[in-house]
Amino acid sequence: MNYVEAKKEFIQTWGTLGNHWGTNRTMSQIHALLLISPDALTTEDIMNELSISRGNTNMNVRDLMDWGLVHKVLKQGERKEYFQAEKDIWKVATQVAKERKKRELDPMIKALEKLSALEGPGKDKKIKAFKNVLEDIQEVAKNTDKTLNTMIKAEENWFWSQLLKVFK
Amino acid sequence: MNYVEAKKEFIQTWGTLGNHWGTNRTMSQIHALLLISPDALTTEDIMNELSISRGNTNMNVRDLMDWGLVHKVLKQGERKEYFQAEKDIWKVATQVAKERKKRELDPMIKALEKLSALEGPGKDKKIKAFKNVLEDIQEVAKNTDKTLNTMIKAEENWFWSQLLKVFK
DNA sequence: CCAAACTTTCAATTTCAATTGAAAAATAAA
DNA sequence: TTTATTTTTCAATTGAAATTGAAAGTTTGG
Repeated sequence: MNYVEAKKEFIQTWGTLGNHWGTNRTMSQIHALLLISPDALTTEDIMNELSISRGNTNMNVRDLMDWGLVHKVLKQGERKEYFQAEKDIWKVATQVAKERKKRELDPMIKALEKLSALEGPGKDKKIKAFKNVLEDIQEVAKNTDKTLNTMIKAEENWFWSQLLKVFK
Repeated sequence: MNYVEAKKEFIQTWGTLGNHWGTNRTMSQIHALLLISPDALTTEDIMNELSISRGNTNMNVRDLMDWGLVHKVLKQGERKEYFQAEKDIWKVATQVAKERKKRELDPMIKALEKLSALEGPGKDKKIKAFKNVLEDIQEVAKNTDKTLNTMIKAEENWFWSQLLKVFK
């Protein structure tokens, strides 16, 4: 397998996986493309490489920036915007964990709180079962939340400590 | 909010969340319904409660069984199949982690192995960048794999030790 | 073996999200 | 200010996945 084939396959694979992470296929394909590009790319480059429309490219690049996975790069004397992926994969993983927590876990915890607040003492079998499930889920959710927070904080500390080393 | 409303909302919420877990909306709604039902339900019960077709119910219940989240229950002298959700939420969480690992992480690791095996020594900037990314991702993926395995095993041990207690 | 009870399959349809592309808006140079 | 370049928006379209429902398949009691 040569570079061109491997690249194609990598983009394909990463795109499929993206579905599972909460990012859509195209978004992950753009991410993959930028990850393996040594240099920053323009919207046009991305359109051509992936054969997708300008609108699609624009929206998904913006989403990638919202996720903190891609950054805008401005070049001296050029008007076009260039895009560059965050290359530190640990940072990518942390970033994804952070965003997913924000988008999935946090809303779930809120929804559960709302639901469990609004039920009086249950005599009925059904109500008892319902309240039990709510409590149990809340327990798991809060534990997960704590664990993720710890991981994210650890990773952030590590990042800053690495950064400090550069200036020491 | 009364029981009926809370139930509706819980099913709704769980369904929305399901999208993020790799299970589809209906599948998670059925799961939610079974989670809060003190007793096992039939296909008909599920159809009526959620206003969905027989075919849809059947397929999604089967998927839930594939995920290990729901079990078939046979009742004395009854011909119908009843369905019951796994109620231990920690077990549910473990099960989901296990399945997602199988469906997402494992294929990714395989794909990466295939890709990184098939590249000779790279002189080109592009090829170097590509190989770097592959290596880094593999590192993260393998770490994640190890962590998940540890968690799953820990949970399984805990489960069996709990079970043993019952018979002691 | 037959018929009733129940489950599974699958082609056709519906639904919803992703995508397009052209027009509008923004930005910067002349 | 005008013009040229680039980005953003969004109504219309496309495409993929979910859903239906009726027909086919399976199982069990008589």
